[in-house]
Amino acid sequence: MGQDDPVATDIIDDLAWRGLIAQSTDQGALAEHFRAGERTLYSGFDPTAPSLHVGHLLQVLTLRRFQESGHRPLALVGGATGLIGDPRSSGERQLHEPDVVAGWVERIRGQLSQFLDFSDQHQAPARLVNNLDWTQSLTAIEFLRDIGKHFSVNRMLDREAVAARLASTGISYTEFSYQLLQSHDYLELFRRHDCTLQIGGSDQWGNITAGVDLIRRVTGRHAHALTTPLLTKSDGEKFGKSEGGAVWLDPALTSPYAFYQFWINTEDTLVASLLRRLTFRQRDDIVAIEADTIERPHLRAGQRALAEDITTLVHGAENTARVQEASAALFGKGELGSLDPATLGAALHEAPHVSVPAGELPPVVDLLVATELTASKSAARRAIEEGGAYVNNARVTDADWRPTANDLVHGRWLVLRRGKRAIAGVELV
RNA sequence: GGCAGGUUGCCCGAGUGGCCAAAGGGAGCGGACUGUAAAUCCGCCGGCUCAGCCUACGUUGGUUCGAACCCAACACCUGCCA
Repeated sequence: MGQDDPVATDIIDDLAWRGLIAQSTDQGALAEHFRAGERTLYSGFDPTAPSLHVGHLLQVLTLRRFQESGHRPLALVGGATGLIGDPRSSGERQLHEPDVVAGWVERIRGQLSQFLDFSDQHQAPARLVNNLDWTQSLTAIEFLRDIGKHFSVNRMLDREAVAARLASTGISYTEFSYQLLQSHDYLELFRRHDCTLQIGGSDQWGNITAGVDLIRRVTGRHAHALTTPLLTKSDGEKFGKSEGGAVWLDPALTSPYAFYQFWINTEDTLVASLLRRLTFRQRDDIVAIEADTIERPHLRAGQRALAEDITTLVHGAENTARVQEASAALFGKGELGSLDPATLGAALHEAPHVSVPAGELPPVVDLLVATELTASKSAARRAIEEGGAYVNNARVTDADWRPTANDLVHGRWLVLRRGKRAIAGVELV
């Protein structure tokens, strides 16, 4: 769909089918607006870390869906808002130094650009914008008179995160002001680029509609808002955390192998909704996979499709093929020794691995710590006592055990495993 | 500015002089089951040179043979009053 006859696809319909609409301003009017012609929309990404994570991915991919159906996406990097911080209910944020934030802005710009089409060849090329461009020259007096005057503190206090903070740790004026900055962004993009829709996670609803209100007060014109449901796990917990913390898009922070494994381990009940929300598969394809997952869950076709598609989007086809092969080798049923040395070596190089010098091998406990399979020696001992540590698929029973040259696979490898799915390699060099 | 209450491990939360590395719950981890899933049951859940030692209950100092627990000052939070 899409490419040949850009505006023919009903994007709002598609988003609804995919479960990507949590809230929106008048959905009928919104659908009509996007059916009537090429539109410009935006989503903002604040540089609060050196990389985007999987939660951000949903927004970028939604922008992409709009672009594929013929609309123009703006990806905003919050060079200004990132210096302030959107209030979160847990407590006041630690401010980051401006040069640190500036560095993150650059990295995030690079990440955003891989998901959208910026070429002039595209009939609706994407653009990257930075709110620092229109914020840094703004004086305090201008800001208070031109923007602040349109906001009612009474209404701002209703916002969930703000109310939570008032009821708990309090909130600084700095963070309280965040909503004004984001609203101002929408107004600026409305003026500069005729941007008439802002999208974001459902926690952004208040900020987005505040922008809609500001645009109406200042220009008398109507803009739209649309939020996507936040990704959550079946127990309502935050989605996108793995053992090590957040799942980042930057391969230096989360390796393609770990990234692929994260999706492969998706629980059954979530596969269908994630396939809809995060992949670009066609409806009948997704419906077929959903049916297959119910009939033959042990094959985990949904998880495989999900992991393959998303890893390809983020890390490219070549990396995906590599980590798929590695996963197949490491999680295969066969003997490790029967894998040929090249395959085993390649697989372990995708997984976390460490090198040890030839000679006497360190105790298992040290190897478990060195590969970060366990966080400390105590944890390593514990894992062994619990029967949860394996070397070359054989359970380790003695916490003081130390592998010898005889234990090496192909004379140079040890395959360490903690539990069912955490695998790491040790290479003798 | 005054008065009162609070600050405990990743989170919530009990503990008010020794039996406290600290109840209970959640999260997380492992085992069994299975499918690199969920649910369930069982176990673990600060660190180390691991029958012992070290670090830890907002910060600093003090009382005591001994303090998360008592005292003082400071910081921050909450509530009431002004």
